[in-house]
Amino acid sequence: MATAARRGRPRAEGTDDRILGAACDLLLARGYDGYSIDEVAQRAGVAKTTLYRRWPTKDHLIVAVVARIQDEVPVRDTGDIRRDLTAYLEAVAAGLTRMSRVGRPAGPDDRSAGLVAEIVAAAARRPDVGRAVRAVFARRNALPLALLESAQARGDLGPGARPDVIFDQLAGALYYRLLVTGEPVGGDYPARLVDQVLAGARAPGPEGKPS
Amino acid sequence: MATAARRGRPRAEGTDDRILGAACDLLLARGYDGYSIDEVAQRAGVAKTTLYRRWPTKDHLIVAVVARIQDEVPVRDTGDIRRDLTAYLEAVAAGLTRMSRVGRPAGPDDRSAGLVAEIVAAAARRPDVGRAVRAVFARRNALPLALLESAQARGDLGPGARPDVIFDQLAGALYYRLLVTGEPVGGDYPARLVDQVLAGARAPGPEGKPS
DNA sequence: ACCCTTTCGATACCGGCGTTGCGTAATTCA
DNA sequence: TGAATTACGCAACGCCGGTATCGAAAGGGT
Repeated sequence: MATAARRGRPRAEGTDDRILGAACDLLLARGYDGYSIDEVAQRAGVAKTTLYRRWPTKDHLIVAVVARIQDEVPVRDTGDIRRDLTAYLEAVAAGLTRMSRVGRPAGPDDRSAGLVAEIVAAAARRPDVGRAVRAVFARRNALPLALLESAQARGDLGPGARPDVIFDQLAGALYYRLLVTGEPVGGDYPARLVDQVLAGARAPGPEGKPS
Repeated sequence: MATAARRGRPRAEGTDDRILGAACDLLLARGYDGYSIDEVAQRAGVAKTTLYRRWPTKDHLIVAVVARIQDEVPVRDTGDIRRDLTAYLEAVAAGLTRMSRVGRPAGPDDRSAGLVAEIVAAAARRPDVGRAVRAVFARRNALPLALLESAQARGDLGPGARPDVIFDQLAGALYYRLLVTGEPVGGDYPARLVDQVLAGARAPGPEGKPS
């Protein structure tokens, strides 16, 4: 088991949870700004050194918080790849826009991506944080990727189509809008995106009906 | 004109350039870590207050630097949309991976996106930085978008295809890999991506030849 | 000439991140 | 029981981002 009775004084039970909970509360309450290590430690009733013994930097702690509050996006495989993908993307978009509003006054010009942008930047700064972030996303993307592979095995996708590239197109378009251009991803954007990814952009030749 | 002889003491000529140059040098030399406002001011031979009078935060200055060193990605419109898009994406991928190595020891596990991730996070933190970043990308994306619209006007794209969504698929997939999953975007990935975006992922029906 | 406005440099300051050192508590091993 | 080991809290520190204050300099308006 993980409780492999080590040598010295054992860590106080529930300390990790209290710290993560305090950090999560503070992030949700005041956003990335106004989220300080000192206050997290104070709220958790813990010395700052204790906190740093578990997560070496603020970035590590944030990634741990995000990995914890990451909501499971439901994936259904009904056999209708278009419908399943659309439903999945809509759920992801809803979750992302919700998380992007975290701790923000939600002004009319606010289209930021909040925590997601932070953990992406943290991943770019430190290699080990990068590994942790990639693990979070790998776990998160496993089900939709399996959905695509199942569709291909069923013959609903072209034999030359690569599920991972398809997923890049879908998720990439969503994240690109959220993180870079700041355009909205709601409304019928997921449906349009799925349609276009599945159907392709090239004009049909003389034979072969469109759509 | 921009030189609208204002009232008080004029700003020393070339100060902006010296600051931006020093910031750029420092970023290129030591990366985002080891890049401090104090040292930029010192290198530029300028007081810190002078620097803050021009760019209110470190993030603003970084965005200004990126906007300045942003290399123009060449876009050719030869009429072959597939070839032009592939060439464009390859150039973008090369530029991004180059910029992502900025100031880093380039270890084997380093797949980060460096400055791009930083400005994305900065854009998420402050609305005005977000506007500046979006302006940078809008300027950067204008030519390839025009390329897509020209192809559609020529009839090379389906009439229902939306150029902006196509661009989301292409650029999004690239940035998603760079920023989130950290997978490489070199090799034949741009070509594969363009092919799949243009052709679509759905299996062809009984009639209609593949590709 | 004289004021007004704006820039510039210098210094001090605050708060947050991350580190260090030290004394102490809890637990295992001999 | 005693030694080694690990966790914990406390206090202090250095570094950096950002702000405030002050005095001096460099221009324009009259």
